[in-house]
Amino acid sequence: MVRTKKGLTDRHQKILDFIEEYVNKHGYPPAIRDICVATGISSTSVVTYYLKQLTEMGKIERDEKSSRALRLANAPRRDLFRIPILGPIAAGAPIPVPDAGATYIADEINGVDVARSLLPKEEKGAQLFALKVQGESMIDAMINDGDIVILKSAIEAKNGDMVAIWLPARDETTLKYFYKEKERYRLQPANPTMQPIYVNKDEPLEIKGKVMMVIRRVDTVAA
Amino acid sequence: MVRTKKGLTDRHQKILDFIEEYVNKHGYPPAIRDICVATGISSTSVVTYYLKQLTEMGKIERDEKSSRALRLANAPRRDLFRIPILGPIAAGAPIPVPDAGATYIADEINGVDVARSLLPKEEKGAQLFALKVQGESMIDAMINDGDIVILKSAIEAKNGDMVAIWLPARDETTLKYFYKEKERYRLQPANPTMQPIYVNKDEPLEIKGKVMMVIRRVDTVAA
DNA sequence: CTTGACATAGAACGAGTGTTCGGATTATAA
DNA sequence: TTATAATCCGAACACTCGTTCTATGTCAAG
Repeated sequence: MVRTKKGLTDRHQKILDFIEEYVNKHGYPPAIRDICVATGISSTSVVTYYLKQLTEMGKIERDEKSSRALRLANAPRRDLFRIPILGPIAAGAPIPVPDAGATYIADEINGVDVARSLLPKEEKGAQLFALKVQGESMIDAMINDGDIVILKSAIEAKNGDMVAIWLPARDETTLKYFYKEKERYRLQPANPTMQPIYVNKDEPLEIKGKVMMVIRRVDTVAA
Repeated sequence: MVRTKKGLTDRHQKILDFIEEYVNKHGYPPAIRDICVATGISSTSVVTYYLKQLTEMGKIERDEKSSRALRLANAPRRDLFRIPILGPIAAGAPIPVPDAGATYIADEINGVDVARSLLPKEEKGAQLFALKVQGESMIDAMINDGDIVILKSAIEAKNGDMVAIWLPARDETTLKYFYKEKERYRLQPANPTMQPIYVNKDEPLEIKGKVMMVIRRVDTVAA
């Protein structure tokens, strides 16, 4: 091997972007020659060449021998994020966090669909994960048993961010508004009638993610 | 005119259904011959014939001379419900409810997108509306200022349903779990640490809708 | 410089696909 | 029944489109 294989080059990304844009605009995928024009590639064979690579990378799926028969993989719906639910979150247990290497299978059972329009425009969805609240220990955060919390991976926070925090010294997980004060951190409950807790700066404090959204499905089934 | 023009015949509907199904399954639209097979039409010309009609009816859109270049018109994002936000909801004000006759313009500003997968399978979306909570008077329902409550129009409720209730005698709006008891209604807060309120059966009580979901967007902007 | 993987180009081919046209069939109003 | 519009069929045709093959260019390691 004289030259090592690269990952996603500009060309790859440009093609992927164009496919997404084209589908959004037309409602159906582009033909290979459309991709030629859009990317400035002058030969259909080159596009074929890249499409084959993208297929092998798992970025797109193709049904051969048929025109326009390609689709973006893991893009079930362009208007939705399907966010993996990594596990339960409870006051007494550490927070499950995404593993850098792993990919998560987020089907309808262990994932949650969130409309893109509900999240910030720039949000790409890659660092989002969800946790299902277990028990009633998050009531001070106005979060109930069974609620789903959407988080974005983070290890630090700005003042005013609502974050998921693991306090190793106390064996405690908590969701609070985060404020850095002179000698301590102030962790403010969302419920304005409740009092903040204070953590001295020498006490370990692990921020696991920023809370982006809370979704509560009210089961009318449960009597 | 010997034979009057019908609207949508079985054939038309069958073709539309198949296109939708095919797009869902494959991620791109079917070729004319695919439609032939699916509908039992033995000639491509007949499909062309119907596609032309469907185009004229505005049911589909086509870009001619190109394969698979068709899409369902007004395809309202089959995976999303866009639910109109009718107004604010507060403890001291009546609940805005949908007007039977009116249609609501639910754009991204005064509407909220909710993934179909988050609602019951049978849900059609027609009777859904949303309200934005104003103030902190719903804290007993674990609902905060700014939360969005998704409701389904209803004027009665089963035990255990969470409902939006207007109590005319008290000039009070509230969100509670609803239980009918012997001589009274018990309205139970979602927060298990809080006490229920009781309403005698002779006191007027208007159920406006069942709560289906609560969505909280955590603004990290607000410091 | 040579080598070999990676990248690009162009052209030719054949299968996929939409269109068109003549003609047959069916249903319904008169 | 008859006339007419609606519907349907099959085949032919032309264009679209994906594939394949050959040739050339680029770049970095040996």
